[in-house]
Amino acid sequence: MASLSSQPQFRYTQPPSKVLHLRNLPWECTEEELIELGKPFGKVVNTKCNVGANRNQAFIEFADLNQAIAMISYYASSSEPAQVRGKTVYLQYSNRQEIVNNKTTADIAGNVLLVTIEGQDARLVSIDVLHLVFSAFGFVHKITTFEKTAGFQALVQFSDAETATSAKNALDGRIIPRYLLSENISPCTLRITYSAHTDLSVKFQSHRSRDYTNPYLPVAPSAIDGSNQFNLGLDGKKLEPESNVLLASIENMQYAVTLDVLHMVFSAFGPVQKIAMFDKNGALQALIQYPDVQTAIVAKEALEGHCIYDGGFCKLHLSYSRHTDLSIKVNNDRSRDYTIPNPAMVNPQPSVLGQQPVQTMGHQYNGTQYAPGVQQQPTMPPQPSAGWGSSAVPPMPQPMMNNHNPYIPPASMPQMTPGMMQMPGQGGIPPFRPTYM
DNA sequence: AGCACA
Repeated sequence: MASLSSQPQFRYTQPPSKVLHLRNLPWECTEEELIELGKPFGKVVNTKCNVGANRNQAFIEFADLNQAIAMISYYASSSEPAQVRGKTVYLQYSNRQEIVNNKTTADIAGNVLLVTIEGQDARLVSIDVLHLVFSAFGFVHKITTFEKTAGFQALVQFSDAETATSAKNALDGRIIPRYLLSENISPCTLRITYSAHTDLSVKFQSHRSRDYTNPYLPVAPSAIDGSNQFNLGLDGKKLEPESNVLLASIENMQYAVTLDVLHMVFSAFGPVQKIAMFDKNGALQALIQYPDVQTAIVAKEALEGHCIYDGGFCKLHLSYSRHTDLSIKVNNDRSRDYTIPNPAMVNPQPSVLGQQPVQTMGHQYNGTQYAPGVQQQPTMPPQPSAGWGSSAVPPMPQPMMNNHNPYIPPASMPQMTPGMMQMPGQGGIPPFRPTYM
């Protein structure tokens, strides 16, 4: 007869085992949470979580069989189900007698992440896009990309395991934000584990590898001649040589764009050293100087085509300037050197020097997006919104895990990092209104 | 909501 016992995976009773199988766990359940759950019943000697296709299953191994029996028995008769983060979890004896090989290299936290980019067009994802995505969590030292049987992969090197972990926790299983990819590219999912590497060897800057700690590393010949892929963007457009100075031109300038506004907007990505504004053919342009090329790249990629004000006003167009160091003769309403101490200056910047882009998002312009018609002060332009606003942090009474990551992984899906999901208006309060006009 | 070395 086709009894239940012919389908062992659906049996209601498993023979007892020191190992318990848990299911219906929250997506990012931690080993600590599993230990907490099992602790009242005995000594948890091993755990394995995030297993199974949906990463919502786990195992707990007790030191003693009786402890496992105690836990199963307790919840079998309890009116309160076992819970993790308020979510009911279902448990039963595992059909294995022990958890095997719990810790592989992929589980041991390190400063280098192994990133697999999944998707039809995975290999069209440029190293610059990856750099942008991972820079939200801290300074990215190096990136290498390569093709393996697993698909298109990258190694991303951070300063330390903590930073790498925050990036991994936030990005694993998520897609690369759509607005970072050109429209014809299908969604790309990131799968992230730890790599055993601690320091990547990058010999050349190329379309396959970058060392951001050494921008003067020679550019690979293969990247210069012939294919010229080094200078090709995702959409195949040719890019100007990168520079630490950005040239911004402002289109549809319904509102006065002041030096302070520009400073605020561009400071979201790192310390702004100097700004010079001028008119060119009746349109406003500005040169914005960062201490390094990397910060300028991040700012350019994030801000290009976006509007300072809601409603498509003051749309930014950015290119790399030929300048590397602006000569500011005088500090006035059109030009300023922020590297010169000035007690009268508002909005001082923490001197993180591009180390932690997210850390510089501390501007509290995260409140209302002022529509052009509803200005509070008739004479004032609407409040511009700082690039990657701190408003992205979900309003959950949750302690910061560490001091340098404003990102708190949301209990439930959609957002990625501060700003990242914010910018294209995918919920929350977008710091920058993407209008793509 | 259903058993893991990739």
